[in-house]
Amino acid sequence: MLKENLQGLDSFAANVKEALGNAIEQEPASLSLEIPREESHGEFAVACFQMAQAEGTDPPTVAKRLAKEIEIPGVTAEAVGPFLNFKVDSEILAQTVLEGALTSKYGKGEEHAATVLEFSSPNIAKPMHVGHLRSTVIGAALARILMRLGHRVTRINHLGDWGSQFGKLVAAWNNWGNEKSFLESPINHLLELYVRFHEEETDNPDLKDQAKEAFSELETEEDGETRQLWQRFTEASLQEFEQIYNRLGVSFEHIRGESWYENQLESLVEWLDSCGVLEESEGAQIIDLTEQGIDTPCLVKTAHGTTLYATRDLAAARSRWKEFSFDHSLYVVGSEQNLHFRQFKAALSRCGEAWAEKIEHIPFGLIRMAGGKLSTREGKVLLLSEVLDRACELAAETIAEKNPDLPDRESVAEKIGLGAVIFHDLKHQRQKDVVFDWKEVLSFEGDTGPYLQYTHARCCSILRKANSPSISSAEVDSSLLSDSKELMVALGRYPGALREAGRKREPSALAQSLLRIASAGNAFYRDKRVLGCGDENLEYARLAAVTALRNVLADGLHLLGVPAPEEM
RNA sequence: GUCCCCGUAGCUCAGCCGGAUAGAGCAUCGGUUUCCUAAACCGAAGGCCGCACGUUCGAAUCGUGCCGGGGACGCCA
Repeated sequence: MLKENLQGLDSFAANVKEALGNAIEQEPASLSLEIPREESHGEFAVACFQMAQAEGTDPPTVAKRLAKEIEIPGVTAEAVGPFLNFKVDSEILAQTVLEGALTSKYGKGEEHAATVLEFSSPNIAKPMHVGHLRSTVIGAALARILMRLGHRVTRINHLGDWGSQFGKLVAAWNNWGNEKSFLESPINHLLELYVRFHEEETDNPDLKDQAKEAFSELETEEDGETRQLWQRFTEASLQEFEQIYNRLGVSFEHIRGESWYENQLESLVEWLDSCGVLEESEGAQIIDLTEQGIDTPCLVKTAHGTTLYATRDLAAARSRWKEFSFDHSLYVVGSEQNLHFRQFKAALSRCGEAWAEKIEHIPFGLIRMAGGKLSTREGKVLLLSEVLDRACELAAETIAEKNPDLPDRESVAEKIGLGAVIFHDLKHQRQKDVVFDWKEVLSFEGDTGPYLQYTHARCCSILRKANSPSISSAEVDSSLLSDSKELMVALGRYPGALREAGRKREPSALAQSLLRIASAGNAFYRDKRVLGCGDENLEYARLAAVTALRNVLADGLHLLGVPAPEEM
């Protein structure tokens, strides 16, 4: 990355590395600085044990020598025992942070890359439940983060609108479907049918055959009755999904279900065959992957001749490669599909497709209920809309209690409720399983979305009352902010957190950074009176700090998909 | 049985490209409102970082094994 693009503390880190690299004759890029735990130890540090070993002296000697030798503008090097600590000058730091955070460019990157991002991907004919929240919210945040870092992102919603489940649904409809119930509440009725199918199929083997027959029809007949049914189901589901996406502020460049690749399936299978990787096993068409270290083969066609999940994902991957020539193709899909992604990447590799390496599965942990597993088949679902509704209702109650005169109460309640749910999901590392706990999801205190929203609203309130025109960092006397280093350090680490979130595909890195910023912000305006502090220049400088704080919180919340009301 | 993920304070988690006395939030106890929103702030208490061995000057962090939890393992997606 070009040095000019570094912002906040990153720019100081680059200078430190360069000076240190010169002093010890090493490539600056190969050096890594650590962030000291203790605030008094400065903003960056290096341990001198290895250098001492190389030189045959002891670490404190090396640290002392380097502390004397190294000169960095705006940074003091200090030896503390075997450590070399670097302290950034408060005034210069404040100036740098304000220059960045008062512009809209703060945290922008230059990682020009074409990135395809598949996420959300709910199944047609089933309501969205809490499990879909993770893929949706993680994917949407990741898309915005990567865009900020310079990626050209293509968001794809890979709807589960194909497969044998639709055979089951059609069979169920033909047996028990009710037009009136469908019109009243399409997805609920379809879910009832789906559940009933699974209840009855064990005692009624004929049902299974009907389902297989129906899916087969769907895949072969162009405009049969079965296809018309499928189309109705799809449209009805999509309408319901749109409501949730609107609420969550999620959008896609393409909503393409698995069916979108339907007419590419045949040529895909032919292509696989021409690559010489297809073989028959127990009547099915498979790709053997034992040489790739995977015991289970990739199933491409069933013994009945119908396609499978992997077939459609292979077709989709190839189609996307042709269409987007991506540098990265990311899939935000639950970790239970780890094997599937290993298989289908390995299958592409076997065909000699080097771009298979650009495919990256971004797994996340399951949501489980405290009382047991969620299961669509058994009808045990926790609807996403229900979770959102309850959060928003509670937010409305909280407003009624804490700020009853707030204008536009309903809309603010919606923002807070959604913010609580979304942030709760994004603050945890995505790989970890989550036990769904109402008490936690509906909490508005502590490390929560509403806490960040509240801090943001407080800033807005101060700025509103200041009634001052836009602040220019060039006119700020930053020496007056020397006493606000904690806040400036927290804000200064924001660009780095953003890059880490992108690199690790981990929105929680950004979420955690925002929590530290909010905490520093609350301490700031607790100790430092802004309006009417008695000094015009001081007030201006503090208003600049509050503006920077408000901007960064607003920006970070926006990237995560958490609304940021100006009052609450 | 094989493979993958997780195991840090009573609870939920951060820290994990190894480094200086292991950090938050919730819950508990105590304090702060004539002062820019108390959805906040301050303080107290709370930890063989699952266990063992290994690598290293140094391990919560890396490796191996074990234990515990979750998941996956050909015609579902």
